[in-house]
Amino acid sequence: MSRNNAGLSAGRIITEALKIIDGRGLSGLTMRRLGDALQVEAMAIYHHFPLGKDQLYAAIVEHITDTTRPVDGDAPAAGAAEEEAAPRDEEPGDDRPWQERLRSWAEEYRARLLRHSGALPLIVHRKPDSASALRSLEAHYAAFEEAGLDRDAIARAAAALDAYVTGAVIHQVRAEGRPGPAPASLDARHPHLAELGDPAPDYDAWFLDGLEALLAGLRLRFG
Amino acid sequence: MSRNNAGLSAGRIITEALKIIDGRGLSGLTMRRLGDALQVEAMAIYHHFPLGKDQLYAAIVEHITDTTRPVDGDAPAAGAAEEEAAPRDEEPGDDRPWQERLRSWAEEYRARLLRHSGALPLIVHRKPDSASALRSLEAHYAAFEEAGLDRDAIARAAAALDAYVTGAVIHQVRAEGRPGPAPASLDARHPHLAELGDPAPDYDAWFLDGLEALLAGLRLRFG
DNA sequence: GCCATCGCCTTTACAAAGTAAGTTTAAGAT
DNA sequence: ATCTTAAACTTACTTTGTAAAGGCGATGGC
Repeated sequence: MSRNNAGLSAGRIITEALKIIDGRGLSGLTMRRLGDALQVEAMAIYHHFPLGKDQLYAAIVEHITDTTRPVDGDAPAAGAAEEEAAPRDEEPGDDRPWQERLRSWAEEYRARLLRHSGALPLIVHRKPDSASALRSLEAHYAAFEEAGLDRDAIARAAAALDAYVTGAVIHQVRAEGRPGPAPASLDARHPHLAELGDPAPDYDAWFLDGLEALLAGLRLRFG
Repeated sequence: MSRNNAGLSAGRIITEALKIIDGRGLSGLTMRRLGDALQVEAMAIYHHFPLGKDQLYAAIVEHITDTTRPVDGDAPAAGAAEEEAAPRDEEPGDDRPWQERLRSWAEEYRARLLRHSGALPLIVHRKPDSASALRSLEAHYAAFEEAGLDRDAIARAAAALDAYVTGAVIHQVRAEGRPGPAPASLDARHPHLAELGDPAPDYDAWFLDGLEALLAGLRLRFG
């Protein structure tokens, strides 16, 4: 096993790639570095992702956004069969009320994006047409139908929900990002900003608050 | 003028860079190509952006997100003094009702992001701490204060609004993005999706609907 | 008028990145 | 034993960002 057959697999590659992205940023993910982390020559990766780095990117996005799979800090407790884990979260026949289902999805999806915020730029231009993405969307449609929305409203509501969650993550990531080259000062021209100050915003609470407001607004407007 | 002094400027560079991004995608923007478009050697750009490509990226983001400046399809009608244009949009003392001001901002901001959607990945990790960004935020705070929200609610509401607008753009861009490697089919496991079909969603209308719902929800929850 | 200086652009050069092409090795199948 | 094939290695080429230094024209002081 010293030379070839180093036990590489798509899963291991994706996991290691995410570690690199989390630690050194998206631009820190290079094929050679990824190879080093996997104790393998860079070109070996192309055997598992023949279409190149873009295919790897796509797989990373799918890995992050697939709320069906368990989160990745979850090395199964050694020896367990890995492929058929316990029935995932709210999947089989989730009979909780629709609001709770949507809230639950929103929180998990947000957590996943935040956990790997370095990979967010990859998500922007990728079509969510994987099986898991469609399954999520279907679940949202079902929830909003149960809420009493009609055909047209369902699609709008689901779009608004997805927009809010993704946007909230980006809002937070931007706010926590590194300062620009010329950060403007809070002079007298920004009375409200200066007044409120910045007592370390509680983004978790903000997110939930905004989510409730959105759901309430959607029901009120479309219900 | 053949050799040096080719009439380069930060503004021209940014404009041309955006054209390239719009036409060939973010990865299509290379220093050499940008130089070619500007009829200049690539290294000349570094005279105006000494910190390199990242500084150019920051300038592009600022250019796109600064709702103070006019949009860029706006070559002034030849000969006009360019630096002090007509007082911009809702700036001086906008006395319209707060909802209208926020709606107006949301529509313009969204239009700007959509116009240069290729640059969206650049926005994700940049802190909105420029003068124009703070001015926008200040305006939103003032609007929500006028709406009767208290201190804490104002910040939450402004964050939710920004999240929704950014997220809605990304939602649309993702949906219109190129298909993934293995687009899942809409089989019987997605009854709602199959039923509704895809009659070319009217994202403009969806956006406004969701925006109204969010504003209503915010007022209802925080007012 | 002359020369120094400075702003703006070019030239040259290099290291790092993605990846195409071909080769090697180990393990099964016939 | 020989053939096949999957998996990883080796080599090499192209493109990219950018460091370093040089050239050229305008400008201001004498």
